[in-house]
Amino acid sequence: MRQKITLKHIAKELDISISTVSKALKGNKEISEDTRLKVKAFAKLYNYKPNNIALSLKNRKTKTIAVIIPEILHHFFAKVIRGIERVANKNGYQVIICSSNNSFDREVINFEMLASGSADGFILSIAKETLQNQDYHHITETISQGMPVVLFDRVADGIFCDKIIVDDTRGAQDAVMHLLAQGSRRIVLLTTVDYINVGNLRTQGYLRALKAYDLEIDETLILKIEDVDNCEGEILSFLEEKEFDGIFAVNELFAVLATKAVRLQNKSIPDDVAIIGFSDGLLSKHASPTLTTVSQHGEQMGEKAAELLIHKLENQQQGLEEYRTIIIDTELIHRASTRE
Amino acid sequence: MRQKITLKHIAKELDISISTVSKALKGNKEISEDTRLKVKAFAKLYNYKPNNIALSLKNRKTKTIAVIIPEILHHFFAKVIRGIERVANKNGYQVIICSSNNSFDREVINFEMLASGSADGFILSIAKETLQNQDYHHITETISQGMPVVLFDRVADGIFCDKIIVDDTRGAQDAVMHLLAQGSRRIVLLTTVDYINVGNLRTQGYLRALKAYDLEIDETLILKIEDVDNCEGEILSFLEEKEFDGIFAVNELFAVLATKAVRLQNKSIPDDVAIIGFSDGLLSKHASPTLTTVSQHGEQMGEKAAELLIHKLENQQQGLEEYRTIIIDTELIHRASTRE
DNA sequence: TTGTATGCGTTATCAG
DNA sequence: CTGATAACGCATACAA
Repeated sequence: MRQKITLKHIAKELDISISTVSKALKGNKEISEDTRLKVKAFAKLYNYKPNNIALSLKNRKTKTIAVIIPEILHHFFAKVIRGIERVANKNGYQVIICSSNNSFDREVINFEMLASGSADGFILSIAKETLQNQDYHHITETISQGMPVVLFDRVADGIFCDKIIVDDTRGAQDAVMHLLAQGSRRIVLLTTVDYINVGNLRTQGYLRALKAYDLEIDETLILKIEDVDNCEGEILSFLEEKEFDGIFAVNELFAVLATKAVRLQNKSIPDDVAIIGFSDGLLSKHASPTLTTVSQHGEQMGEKAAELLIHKLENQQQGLEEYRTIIIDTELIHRASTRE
Repeated sequence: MRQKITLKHIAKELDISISTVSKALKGNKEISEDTRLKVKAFAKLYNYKPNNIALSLKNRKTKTIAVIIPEILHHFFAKVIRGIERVANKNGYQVIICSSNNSFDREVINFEMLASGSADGFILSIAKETLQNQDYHHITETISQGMPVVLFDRVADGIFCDKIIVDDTRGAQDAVMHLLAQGSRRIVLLTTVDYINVGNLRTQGYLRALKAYDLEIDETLILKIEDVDNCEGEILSFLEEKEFDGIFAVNELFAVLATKAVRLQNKSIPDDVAIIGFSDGLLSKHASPTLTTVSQHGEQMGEKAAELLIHKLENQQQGLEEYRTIIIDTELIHRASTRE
């Protein structure tokens, strides 16, 4: 088990100075061809790799982007990460991912850990608990220390930085409009509790669509779900007692569970009940019937986020603080759970 | 935008030496109560956080574990990561995740990047392309430099290190045995090409189960799929021309697609055809019908992997190189796609 | 052409 | 009780 080799080792072995080794390795022409080749050969032989930590300390930059997401186990976030990675790698940046598991504490810990030297900037989607607490000190402080942050999807108004968001309201509205256009009139809304802003925004979209059709809001058709991980029974019994001919769900899981419930009632999809979910993931694609859904273009979001961040990173000298909010359009993916 | 604050700043501002500040902050009793409080107050006021990069350089350890997985967009890997995170965080380690996207080059880049100072050890599942190339130099070299590596799930024999594997063969065998026990005799195998070792091992399990029942292997019932991302049509047409009463698929996706194909043929599941997949993810759980499947206990794998790695990390002095391979049992989760 | 000195931020050791 | 110095690994301005 030979130790990790450093410039110092090479220098000692070759009996030259550390700086000569350093220069030789970088192909600096100051150094004689002879020495240069000798050093390079030796370095290759012993598989020398510069120590990133030392480099980061020296350069005061790490060439890494930290991504913090609420949960890895999520198709949408995975897609965003792909987009981020693509752009980051193309620009010579490394991407490291941490998950907050929707916990405020973990988010703070991860954030502060990475903020204190390990990364040059952040791409972040805020944890559920943080959104509830409305405590963003870790983020705002980091920003005020000059570290660029890009927020995506789960953002907060109180934080001043670049943001990439989905037009959730519009996406939801389009979806519900589609349900209405294809004939549904009593449309169930399966949504989350209000403090989840994406759930909230999608709920707004639902309301707007009904308004556009001059329909009255029937509150009894709206179910606000608290415990996402354990809601199958809740959805089932909710749907049992209602009269409806359409369902709009603010995420995939709700949509799939609703589909099951409807089938248990021996109603046909899409003829008796049309269903649209939000988020174009595996579930929607492979459910039976396949689900019409609102796609969020996750990769594109990731790409944009990375572009924005890298731009900030590489143009940091001028202190003009200007923040952009980019809205990514959604797209309705038509599948078998709706007519037309 | 106030700059990131360092010991030096504090020292200058308070007109004391850097080392005094450092000691005061660490609560060293050498320092007078007076100075200590003053320094701490100042540090808190300016939100001082020690620079991790500098600490890492000094301590020659980062307290971070690097996890490299072939793809994030994968329920099983996400579960493993959860397990890793739980154990790591409990032991004061940070987890950073990188994906190789199943590309050899990206795996090498990520690996070398993280190996050169950014992490203390690795937990890794080998990329598909790397498995094909059978080029593990990046891994073996790192190991030989004294950095602990734990391989999980997609491992390779040529690498000497700790390994956590699923008993894929056994899991597959149990699954197929169950199909046989509940009456299936002509069982289709949907598997991957051979160089994917998990696919291969699961195929072995299939063969063993048939052998245990003294059945002849019908090669025409075996489909080896190359392009996982684009196999719906392939599965569909393959199943069209066959006679079968059971399907074993080496992953969730194949299982779900098979389910669709079977339903298109108007055969009933599980009465005409029973189906079992591998990997207990969202798809199996929410498919219609819900799929019986082989669960791999991903979180447990992650936990074990992290435990092993941290153990190595914290007992590195003794150079006794002893490597363990831990086999995690699978479990058959019974759902609606099989009888009984 | 090569080497020396300095600094990145921190801590440990030792001297005052 | 406080501070100077060295060291972690590297790069670079400056000297020789």
